[in-house]
Amino acid sequence: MQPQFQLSEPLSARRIVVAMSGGVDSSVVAALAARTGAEVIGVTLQLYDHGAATGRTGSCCAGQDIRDARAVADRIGIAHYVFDYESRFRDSVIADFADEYMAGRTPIPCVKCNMGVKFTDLFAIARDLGADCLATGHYVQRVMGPHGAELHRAADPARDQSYFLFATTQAQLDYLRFPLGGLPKPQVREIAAELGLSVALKPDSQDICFVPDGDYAKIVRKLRPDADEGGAIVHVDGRELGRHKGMIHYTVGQRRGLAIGGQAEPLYVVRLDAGSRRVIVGPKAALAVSGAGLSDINWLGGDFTGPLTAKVRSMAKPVSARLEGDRLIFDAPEFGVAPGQAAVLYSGDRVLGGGWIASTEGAVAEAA
RNA sequence: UGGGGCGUAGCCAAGCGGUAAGGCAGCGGUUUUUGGUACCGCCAUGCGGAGGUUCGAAUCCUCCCGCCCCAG
Repeated sequence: MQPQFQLSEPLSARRIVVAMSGGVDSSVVAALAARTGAEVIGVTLQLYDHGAATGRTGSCCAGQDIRDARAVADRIGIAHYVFDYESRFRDSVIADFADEYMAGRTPIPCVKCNMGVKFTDLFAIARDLGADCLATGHYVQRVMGPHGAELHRAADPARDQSYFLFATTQAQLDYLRFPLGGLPKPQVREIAAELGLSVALKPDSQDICFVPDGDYAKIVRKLRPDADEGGAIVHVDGRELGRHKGMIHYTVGQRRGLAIGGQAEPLYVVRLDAGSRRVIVGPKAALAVSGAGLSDINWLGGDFTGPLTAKVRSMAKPVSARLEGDRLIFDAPEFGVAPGQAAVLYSGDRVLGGGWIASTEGAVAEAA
Protein backbone atom coordinates (compact mmCIF):
# COMPACT_ATOMS: atom_id res chain seq x y z
CA MET A 1 0.00 0.00 0.00
CA GLN A 2 1.45 3.32 -1.09
CA PRO A 3 1.23 6.04 1.54
CA GLN A 4 -0.98 8.86 0.35
CA PHE A 5 -0.55 12.56 0.84
CA GLN A 6 -3.88 13.20 -0.88
CA LEU A 7 -2.74 16.28 -2.77
CA SER A 8 -3.69 17.46 -6.23
CA GLU A 9 -1.17 17.14 -9.06
CA PRO A 10 1.39 18.20 -9.88
CA LEU A 11 3.10 17.37 -6.61
CA SER A 12 6.14 19.35 -7.65
CA ALA A 13 4.01 22.44 -7.16
CA ARG A 14 2.91 21.42 -3.67
CA ARG A 15 4.45 22.30 -0.33
CA ILE A 16 4.19 19.91 2.61
CA VAL A 17 5.04 20.75 6.21
CA VAL A 18 5.91 17.70 8.29
CA ALA A 19 5.65 17.75 12.07
CA MET A 20 8.90 16.12 13.14
CA SER A 21 9.17 14.96 16.73
CA GLY A 22 12.54 13.33 16.37
CA GLY A 23 11.12 9.81 16.41
CA VAL A 24 11.00 7.13 13.76
CA ASP A 25 7.44 7.71 12.66
CA SER A 26 7.56 11.39 11.81
CA SER A 27 11.02 10.92 10.30
CA VAL A 28 9.62 8.37 7.89
CA VAL A 29 6.75 10.71 7.06
CA ALA A 30 9.28 13.39 6.15
CA ALA A 31 11.19 10.95 3.98
CA LEU A 32 8.04 9.76 2.23
CA ALA A 33 6.99 13.35 1.65
CA ALA A 34 10.35 14.20 0.15
CA ARG A 35 10.00 11.24 -2.17
CA THR A 36 6.79 12.62 -3.70
CA GLY A 37 8.70 15.44 -5.32
CA ALA A 38 6.88 18.13 -3.38
CA GLU A 39 8.72 20.78 -1.46
CA VAL A 40 9.00 19.59 2.10
CA ILE A 41 9.69 21.57 5.24
CA GLY A 42 10.28 19.80 8.52
CA VAL A 43 9.15 21.62 11.64
CA THR A 44 10.02 20.64 15.18
CA LEU A 45 8.61 22.30 18.25
CA GLN A 46 10.81 22.23 21.30
CA LEU A 47 8.34 21.56 24.07
CA TYR A 48 10.32 21.24 27.26
CA ASP A 49 13.87 21.04 28.36
CA HIS A 50 14.45 19.93 31.89
CA GLY A 51 17.66 17.97 32.10
CA ALA A 52 16.84 14.38 32.85
CA ALA A 53 13.97 14.06 30.42
CA THR A 54 15.84 15.21 27.39
CA GLY A 55 18.32 12.42 27.01
CA ARG A 56 16.32 9.41 28.03
CA THR A 57 14.75 6.92 25.68
CA GLY A 58 11.10 7.38 24.95
CA SER A 59 11.15 11.14 25.04
CA CYS A 60 9.75 13.44 22.41
CA CYS A 61 10.38 16.94 21.17
CA ALA A 62 13.28 17.87 23.41
CA GLY A 63 17.02 17.71 23.61
CA GLN A 64 18.36 14.80 21.61
CA ASP A 65 15.09 14.52 19.72
CA ILE A 66 15.63 17.96 18.22
CA ARG A 67 19.06 16.89 17.02
CA ASP A 68 17.65 13.61 15.68
CA ALA A 69 15.04 15.49 13.67
CA ARG A 70 17.68 17.81 12.32
CA ALA A 71 19.89 14.89 11.31
CA VAL A 72 17.03 13.23 9.45
CA ALA A 73 16.16 16.46 7.65
CA ASP A 74 19.77 16.84 6.57
CA ARG A 75 19.91 13.26 5.43
CA ILE A 76 16.85 13.50 3.19
CA GLY A 77 17.65 17.02 2.09
CA ILE A 78 14.74 19.09 3.36
CA ALA A 79 14.54 22.37 5.19
CA HIS A 80 14.08 22.10 8.94
CA TYR A 81 12.91 24.70 11.41
CA VAL A 82 12.82 24.49 15.18
CA PHE A 83 10.49 26.66 17.22
CA ASP A 84 10.63 27.20 20.93
CA TYR A 85 7.21 26.38 22.34
CA GLU A 86 8.27 25.59 25.88
CA SER A 87 6.22 28.25 27.62
CA ARG A 88 3.19 27.49 25.49
CA PHE A 89 3.52 23.78 26.24
CA ARG A 90 4.01 24.47 29.92
CA ASP A 91 0.86 26.56 30.11
CA SER A 92 -1.44 24.53 27.93
CA VAL A 93 -0.34 20.98 28.71
CA ILE A 94 1.70 20.69 31.89
CA ALA A 95 -0.28 23.20 33.94
CA ASP A 96 -3.53 21.68 32.77
CA PHE A 97 -2.21 18.26 33.73
CA ALA A 98 -1.62 19.44 37.28
CA ASP A 99 -4.93 21.27 37.55
CA GLU A 100 -6.89 18.26 36.40
CA TYR A 101 -5.34 16.08 39.07
CA MET A 102 -6.07 18.73 41.68
CA ALA A 103 -9.71 18.63 40.63
CA GLY A 104 -9.89 14.87 41.14
CA ARG A 105 -9.83 14.04 37.45
CA THR A 106 -7.39 11.97 35.40
CA PRO A 107 -6.00 14.02 32.54
CA ILE A 108 -4.76 12.93 29.13
CA PRO A 109 -1.91 15.30 28.32
CA CYS A 110 -1.40 13.74 24.90
CA VAL A 111 -4.84 14.88 23.78
CA LYS A 112 -4.28 18.38 25.11
CA CYS A 113 -0.97 18.48 23.31
CA ASN A 114 -2.51 17.33 20.05
CA MET A 115 -5.36 19.81 20.34
CA GLY A 116 -3.23 22.76 21.26
CA VAL A 117 0.41 22.75 20.41
CA LYS A 118 0.25 20.36 17.50
CA PHE A 119 -3.04 20.98 15.72
CA THR A 120 -3.43 24.62 16.59
CA ASP A 121 0.02 26.16 16.86
CA LEU A 122 1.88 23.94 14.43
CA PHE A 123 -1.14 24.16 12.17
CA ALA A 124 -0.80 27.94 12.11
CA ILE A 125 2.91 27.70 11.42
CA ALA A 126 2.28 25.43 8.45
CA ARG A 127 -0.30 27.86 7.10
CA ASP A 128 2.15 30.74 7.53
CA LEU A 129 4.72 28.75 5.61
CA GLY A 130 2.27 28.48 2.74
CA ALA A 131 1.97 24.71 2.96
CA ASP A 132 -0.77 22.78 1.21
CA CYS A 133 -1.00 20.40 4.12
CA LEU A 134 0.46 19.44 7.47
CA ALA A 135 1.59 15.82 7.74
CA THR A 136 2.18 13.99 10.99
CA GLY A 137 3.28 10.51 12.04
CA HIS A 138 0.07 9.65 13.85
CA TYR A 139 -1.36 6.20 13.26
CA VAL A 140 -4.80 7.17 12.02
CA GLN A 141 -6.31 7.33 8.58
CA ARG A 142 -7.85 10.21 6.72
CA VAL A 143 -10.49 8.87 4.38
CA MET A 144 -12.33 10.95 1.80
CA GLY A 145 -16.04 10.36 2.25
CA PRO A 146 -19.08 11.77 0.47
CA HIS A 147 -19.06 14.84 2.72
CA GLY A 148 -15.34 15.44 2.98
CA ALA A 149 -12.42 14.11 4.98
CA GLU A 150 -13.21 11.55 7.66
CA LEU A 151 -11.03 10.33 10.50
CA HIS A 152 -10.59 6.57 10.72
CA ARG A 153 -8.71 4.15 12.91
CA ALA A 154 -5.29 2.99 11.78
CA ALA A 155 -5.12 -0.13 9.67
CA ASP A 156 -2.98 -1.72 12.37
CA PRO A 157 -5.35 -1.87 15.35
CA ALA A 158 -2.49 -2.41 17.78
CA ARG A 159 -1.05 0.97 16.75
CA ASP A 160 -4.22 2.95 16.40
CA GLN A 161 -3.96 6.42 17.95
CA SER A 162 -7.42 7.68 17.12
CA TYR A 163 -8.30 7.82 20.80
CA PHE A 164 -5.83 10.66 21.24
CA LEU A 165 -7.14 12.57 18.23
CA PHE A 166 -10.87 12.62 18.87
CA ALA A 167 -10.84 16.39 19.35
CA THR A 168 -9.51 17.09 15.89
CA THR A 169 -11.85 19.54 14.18
CA GLN A 170 -13.16 19.22 10.65
CA ALA A 171 -11.11 22.26 9.61
CA GLN A 172 -7.95 20.66 10.98
CA LEU A 173 -8.80 17.35 9.37
CA ASP A 174 -9.21 19.00 5.99
CA TYR A 175 -5.62 20.23 6.18
CA LEU A 176 -3.93 17.30 7.94
CA ARG A 177 -2.39 14.18 6.42
CA PHE A 178 -1.49 10.92 8.18
CA PRO A 179 0.61 8.91 5.75
CA LEU A 180 1.37 6.14 8.25
CA GLY A 181 -2.21 5.26 9.06
CA GLY A 182 -2.30 2.41 6.60
CA LEU A 183 1.06 0.91 7.52
CA PRO A 184 2.04 -1.62 10.14
CA LYS A 185 4.72 -0.34 12.48
CA PRO A 186 7.37 -2.88 11.46
CA GLN A 187 7.11 -1.64 7.89
CA VAL A 188 7.71 1.92 9.04
CA ARG A 189 10.91 0.83 10.71
CA GLU A 190 11.92 -1.05 7.57
CA ILE A 191 11.46 2.09 5.52
CA ALA A 192 13.55 4.03 8.01
CA ALA A 193 16.28 1.42 7.79
CA GLU A 194 16.19 1.32 3.99
CA LEU A 195 16.58 5.07 3.85
CA GLY A 196 19.45 4.92 6.27
CA LEU A 197 17.75 7.14 8.82
CA SER A 198 19.64 7.38 12.08
CA VAL A 199 16.45 6.95 14.09
CA ALA A 200 15.48 3.59 12.54
CA LEU A 201 16.12 1.71 15.76
CA LYS A 202 15.13 4.46 18.18
CA PRO A 203 12.71 3.16 20.82
CA ASP A 204 9.10 4.27 20.62
CA SER A 205 8.13 7.11 22.87
CA GLN A 206 5.90 6.06 25.70
CA ASP A 207 4.56 7.25 29.01
CA ILE A 208 4.13 10.95 29.51
CA CYS A 209 6.79 12.66 27.42
CA PHE A 210 7.55 15.44 29.85
CA VAL A 211 7.92 13.19 32.89
CA PRO A 212 11.55 12.13 33.12
CA ASP A 213 11.46 9.07 35.36
CA GLY A 214 7.86 7.94 35.45
CA ASP A 215 7.19 9.92 38.59
CA TYR A 216 4.49 12.19 37.27
CA ALA A 217 3.46 13.14 40.77
CA LYS A 218 6.76 14.94 41.18
CA ILE A 219 5.89 17.24 38.29
CA VAL A 220 2.50 18.01 39.74
CA ARG A 221 4.02 18.61 43.16
CA LYS A 222 6.47 21.08 41.70
CA LEU A 223 3.66 23.11 40.16
CA ARG A 224 1.13 22.68 42.93
CA PRO A 225 2.98 22.15 46.22
CA ASP A 226 -0.15 21.14 48.11
CA ALA A 227 -0.88 18.39 45.59
CA ASP A 228 0.14 15.51 47.76
CA GLU A 229 -1.70 16.29 50.97
CA GLY A 230 -3.03 13.02 52.31
CA GLY A 231 -6.59 12.11 53.10
CA ALA A 232 -8.89 9.28 54.01
CA ILE A 233 -9.46 6.09 52.08
CA VAL A 234 -13.12 5.30 52.55
CA HIS A 235 -14.97 2.16 51.51
CA VAL A 236 -18.24 2.59 49.64
CA ASP A 237 -19.93 1.06 52.68
CA GLY A 238 -18.69 3.97 54.78
CA ARG A 239 -15.80 2.40 56.67
CA GLU A 240 -12.56 4.37 56.76
CA LEU A 241 -9.90 1.84 55.80
CA GLY A 242 -6.79 3.94 55.90
CA ARG A 243 -5.00 7.03 54.71
CA HIS A 244 -3.67 7.89 51.27
CA LYS A 245 -0.65 9.90 50.29
CA GLY A 246 -2.28 12.43 48.01
CA MET A 247 -5.04 12.37 45.43
CA ILE A 248 -2.60 12.74 42.58
CA HIS A 249 -1.53 9.14 43.05
CA TYR A 250 -4.95 7.69 42.29
CA THR A 251 -7.35 7.33 39.44
CA VAL A 252 -10.74 5.68 39.12
CA GLY A 253 -10.37 1.98 38.41
CA GLN A 254 -6.94 1.79 40.00
CA ARG A 255 -6.18 -1.25 42.16
CA ARG A 256 -2.56 -1.10 43.17
CA GLY A 257 -1.04 1.42 45.49
CA LEU A 258 -3.82 1.58 48.05
CA ALA A 259 -1.77 -0.53 50.49
CA ILE A 260 -4.86 -1.93 52.16
CA GLY A 261 -4.50 -5.62 52.94
CA GLY A 262 -6.55 -8.21 54.77
CA GLN A 263 -9.39 -8.05 52.26
CA ALA A 264 -11.18 -11.00 50.71
CA GLU A 265 -11.08 -9.43 47.26
CA PRO A 266 -9.17 -6.56 45.67
CA LEU A 267 -10.29 -3.00 46.21
CA TYR A 268 -10.42 -0.46 43.42
CA VAL A 269 -10.66 3.29 43.43
CA VAL A 270 -14.31 4.00 42.73
CA ARG A 271 -14.37 7.78 43.05
CA LEU A 272 -12.16 10.73 43.94
CA ASP A 273 -13.65 13.47 46.06
CA ALA A 274 -11.40 16.47 45.53
CA GLY A 275 -13.28 18.64 48.02
CA SER A 276 -12.84 16.36 51.02
CA ARG A 277 -9.65 14.77 49.68
CA ARG A 278 -11.26 11.37 50.07
CA VAL A 279 -10.47 8.38 47.92
CA ILE A 280 -13.54 6.15 47.79
CA VAL A 281 -12.80 2.48 47.20
CA GLY A 282 -14.85 -0.64 46.69
CA PRO A 283 -14.96 -4.07 45.08
CA LYS A 284 -14.86 -4.42 41.33
CA ALA A 285 -18.64 -4.50 41.15
CA ALA A 286 -18.74 -0.97 42.53
CA LEU A 287 -16.90 0.22 39.44
CA ALA A 288 -19.77 -0.64 37.15
CA VAL A 289 -21.01 2.39 35.30
CA SER A 290 -24.09 2.57 33.09
CA GLY A 291 -23.43 5.93 31.50
CA ALA A 292 -21.30 9.05 31.45
CA GLY A 293 -21.90 12.75 31.02
CA LEU A 294 -19.63 14.26 28.40
CA SER A 295 -18.36 17.80 28.02
CA ASP A 296 -16.84 19.68 25.08
CA ILE A 297 -18.07 17.14 22.58
CA ASN A 298 -16.33 17.27 19.21
CA TRP A 299 -18.52 15.85 16.48
CA LEU A 300 -17.08 14.75 13.16
CA GLY A 301 -19.92 12.46 12.19
CA GLY A 302 -22.10 14.91 10.27
CA ASP A 303 -25.69 13.70 10.37
CA PHE A 304 -24.73 10.21 11.44
CA THR A 305 -27.39 8.67 13.65
CA GLY A 306 -26.78 4.92 13.54
CA PRO A 307 -25.48 2.65 16.27
CA LEU A 308 -22.09 3.58 17.61
CA THR A 309 -19.36 2.20 19.80
CA ALA A 310 -17.35 4.03 22.42
CA LYS A 311 -13.92 3.74 23.98
CA VAL A 312 -13.40 5.19 27.43
CA ARG A 313 -9.74 4.21 27.64
CA SER A 314 -7.13 4.20 24.93
CA MET A 315 -6.49 0.48 25.13
CA ALA A 316 -10.08 -0.64 25.59
CA LYS A 317 -12.19 -2.42 23.06
CA PRO A 318 -14.98 -0.24 21.71
CA VAL A 319 -18.30 -1.12 23.33
CA SER A 320 -21.84 -0.60 22.12
CA ALA A 321 -23.44 2.58 23.37
CA ARG A 322 -25.74 5.40 22.38
CA LEU A 323 -25.43 9.14 22.68
CA GLU A 324 -28.37 11.15 24.02
CA GLY A 325 -27.43 14.79 24.01
CA ASP A 326 -24.31 14.94 26.10
CA ARG A 327 -25.00 11.64 27.84
CA LEU A 328 -23.33 8.47 26.71
CA ILE A 329 -25.23 5.34 27.72
CA PHE A 330 -23.55 1.97 27.58
CA ASP A 331 -25.44 -1.13 26.49
CA ALA A 332 -23.61 -3.11 29.18
CA PRO A 333 -21.92 -1.76 32.32
CA GLU A 334 -18.43 -0.35 31.81
CA PHE A 335 -15.68 -0.55 34.42
CA GLY A 336 -13.04 1.99 35.30
CA VAL A 337 -14.60 5.02 33.69
CA ALA A 338 -12.57 7.95 34.98
CA PRO A 339 -13.61 11.60 34.79
CA GLY A 340 -11.01 13.53 32.84
CA GLN A 341 -10.49 10.72 30.38
CA ALA A 342 -12.03 10.80 26.93
CA ALA A 343 -14.97 8.90 25.52
CA VAL A 344 -14.30 8.46 21.83
CA LEU A 345 -17.13 7.46 19.54
CA TYR A 346 -16.86 5.22 16.52
CA SER A 347 -18.90 3.77 13.74
CA GLY A 348 -16.83 0.80 12.75
CA ASP A 349 -13.41 2.26 12.05
CA ARG A 350 -14.65 5.79 11.58
CA VAL A 351 -14.18 8.28 14.39
CA LEU A 352 -17.44 10.11 14.92
CA GLY A 353 -15.97 12.35 17.59
CA GLY A 354 -15.91 12.22 21.32
CA GLY A 355 -15.99 14.17 24.52
CA TRP A 356 -14.44 14.48 27.95
CA ILE A 357 -15.90 12.33 30.67
CA ALA A 358 -17.31 14.84 33.15
CA SER A 359 -19.39 12.54 35.33
CA THR A 360 -20.44 8.93 35.58
CA GLU A 361 -23.66 7.18 36.47
CA GLY A 362 -23.25 4.15 38.72
CA ALA A 363 -24.85 0.92 37.60
CA VAL A 364 -25.22 -0.35 41.15
CA ALA A 365 -26.28 1.68 44.17
CA GLU A 366 -23.62 2.73 46.62
CA ALA A 367 -24.19 2.71 50.35
CA ALA A 368 -24.58 6.21 51.73
C1' U B 1 -3.76 -15.71 89.00
C1' G B 2 -10.93 -20.46 89.01
C1' G B 3 -12.37 -22.18 84.12
C1' G B 4 -12.10 -21.89 78.71
C1' G B 5 -10.00 -20.17 73.97
C1' C B 6 -6.19 -18.38 70.84
C1' G B 7 -1.16 -17.18 69.12
C1' U B 8 1.11 -19.58 61.17
C1' A B 9 4.57 -13.84 56.26
C1' G B 10 2.63 -6.63 56.54
C1' C B 11 -3.01 -8.19 57.03
C1' C B 12 -6.73 -12.32 56.80
C1' A B 13 -6.30 -17.43 56.88
C1' A B 14 -5.91 -23.25 55.69
C1' G B 15 -3.44 -27.13 57.90
C1' C B 16 -4.93 -31.26 63.22
C1' G B 17 1.91 -36.51 62.94
C1' G B 18 4.75 -36.98 57.09
C1' U B 19 8.01 -32.66 55.83
C1' A B 20 4.00 -24.75 55.41
C1' A B 21 -2.82 -23.93 50.75
C1' G B 22 -5.15 -19.59 49.31
C1' G B 23 -6.68 -14.42 49.39
C1' C B 24 -5.37 -9.18 50.28
C1' A B 25 -1.16 -5.97 50.34
C1' G B 26 3.85 -5.41 48.46
C1' C B 27 7.80 -6.12 44.78
C1' G B 28 9.39 -7.30 39.66
C1' G B 29 8.04 -8.04 34.53
C1' U B 30 4.82 -8.09 29.98
C1' U B 31 1.27 -4.93 27.46
C1' U B 32 0.82 0.68 26.39
C1' U B 33 2.45 7.71 23.22
C1' U B 34 -2.32 9.45 29.49
C1' G B 35 -3.51 7.50 34.24
C1' G B 36 -4.93 2.81 34.99
C1' U B 37 -6.62 -2.23 33.99
C1' A B 38 -5.39 -7.21 32.73
C1' C B 39 -1.81 -11.08 32.59
C1' C B 40 2.83 -13.52 34.30
C1' G B 41 6.53 -14.16 38.09
C1' C B 42 8.45 -13.37 43.25
C1' C B 43 7.18 -13.17 48.36
C1' A B 44 7.55 -17.98 55.95
C1' U B 45 14.43 -23.41 56.02
C1' G B 46 9.77 -21.94 59.20
C1' C B 47 4.44 -21.90 62.19
C1' G B 48 4.94 -16.96 70.11
C1' G B 49 9.52 -19.12 73.10
C1' A B 50 12.14 -23.34 75.42
C1' G B 51 12.31 -28.40 76.23
C1' G B 52 10.30 -33.47 75.36
C1' U B 53 7.82 -37.88 72.68
C1' U B 54 8.65 -39.84 67.54
C1' C B 55 12.11 -42.46 61.96
C1' G B 56 9.50 -37.76 61.33
C1' A B 57 5.85 -32.27 64.82
C1' A B 58 2.95 -26.12 62.90
C1' U B 59 0.27 -30.46 64.22
C1' C B 60 1.08 -34.81 70.58
C1' C B 61 3.09 -33.65 75.89
C1' U B 62 5.36 -30.08 79.62
C1' C B 63 6.76 -25.33 81.13
C1' C B 64 7.14 -20.12 80.01
C1' C B 65 5.42 -15.48 77.36
C1' G B 66 1.39 -12.65 75.13
C1' C B 67 -3.65 -11.69 73.88
C1' C B 68 -9.11 -12.80 74.40
C1' C B 69 -13.65 -14.64 76.82
C1' C B 70 -16.58 -16.44 81.04
C1' A B 71 -16.77 -16.41 86.09
C1' G B 72 -15.48 -14.14 90.76
